[in-house]
Amino acid sequence: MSDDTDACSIAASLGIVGDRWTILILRDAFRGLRRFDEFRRDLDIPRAVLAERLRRLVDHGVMTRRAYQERPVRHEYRLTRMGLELSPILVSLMQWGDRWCREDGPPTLLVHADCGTEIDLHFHCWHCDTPFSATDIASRPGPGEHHRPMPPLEGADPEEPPGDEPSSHRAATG
Amino acid sequence: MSDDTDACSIAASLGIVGDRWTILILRDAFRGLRRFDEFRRDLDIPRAVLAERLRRLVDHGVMTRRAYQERPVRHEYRLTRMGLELSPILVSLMQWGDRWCREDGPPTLLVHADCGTEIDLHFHCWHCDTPFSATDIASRPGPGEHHRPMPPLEGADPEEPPGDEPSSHRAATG
DNA sequence: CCACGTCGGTTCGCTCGCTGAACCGAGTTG
DNA sequence: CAACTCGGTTCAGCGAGCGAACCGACGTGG
Repeated sequence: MSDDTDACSIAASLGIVGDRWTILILRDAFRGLRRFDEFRRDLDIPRAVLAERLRRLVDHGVMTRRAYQERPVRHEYRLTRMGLELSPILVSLMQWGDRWCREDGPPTLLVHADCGTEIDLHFHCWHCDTPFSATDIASRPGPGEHHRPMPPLEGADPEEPPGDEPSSHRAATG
Repeated sequence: MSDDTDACSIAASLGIVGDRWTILILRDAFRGLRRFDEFRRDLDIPRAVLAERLRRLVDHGVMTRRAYQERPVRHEYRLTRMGLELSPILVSLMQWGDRWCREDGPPTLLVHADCGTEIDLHFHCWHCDTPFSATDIASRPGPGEHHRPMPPLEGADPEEPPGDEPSSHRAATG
């Protein structure tokens, strides 16, 4: 693969979590699963693959392996802070799937635990105090090296989504 | 694979974009690349794989293929609205990589085009008017079928990130 | 006219990773 | 001591990814 890990943090992230099984394991971890066999049964994943993926996640610091009992010693896997911070990725994957991969509406809603309000993960500029969309994103060099510019973006056909309106807010093209 | 596509929109999304090359192709599309050879050279991806991935993306409605010239007829690939709405996934992958996969700081910053303010993709409850994190997420059944509950989440070791503070949504560095 | 270059692919062996199934070791249960 | 649990490892087979070659439609230059 083009190892543009240096120039692109997306490529860097994919080096750790850029694989279907890994994402599903993490999803299950967010759902509270911790044990090898829980993951294995839920995902119906080959044992060897699960073992290898968990090892990778632990090696990278995304999960920890700790004994939850001695005699016989058995281990469980938990998300670290690094792992917990993957949540926006999983949430955005879920919301995109909700929106574009089904007609019958989301099977599960995510809400703010404190108040039960549905989670809304859209771009919002705290400076302009306004929502915006992908076409309103620009890029500029960061403190790290290896910047590659991103020209202004333009979509192709503005095909309508299957179901409802984009959202209550989200102005942009509308 | 456990085809829990019905129960889980994450699995459904992964069925379309759950593959390393596909994500990198989409990243390049967001950066403005459109032609077969642009993708191929930038990613150094095998031609056959690129052709197959683009075909899949077009089949699923994420990109369109349209001729940009006749004689000889040549095609370009563009993001549809469905594709453009993948941006939160890519942005969150990028921000996670910025934060956890490098010490030297992000190579590229994404900003709101209108005002240049850095993009901040964190959870924010518009009801409580407060930011929150993964551990403050709960779930409940949605309108679709097949709900699977998510118990309250608890991380393992609250290991510190390499760089700055976690919460208090990091404003633009400047 | 013919050789060469460009662009968007397809075809072809080879290899490498995923797969399901079997096996294993430490320990508990009956 | 046989059976079961849990967390793995090992192994043969197969399919997906790989680099390289080839292809077809067209423009270019000699």
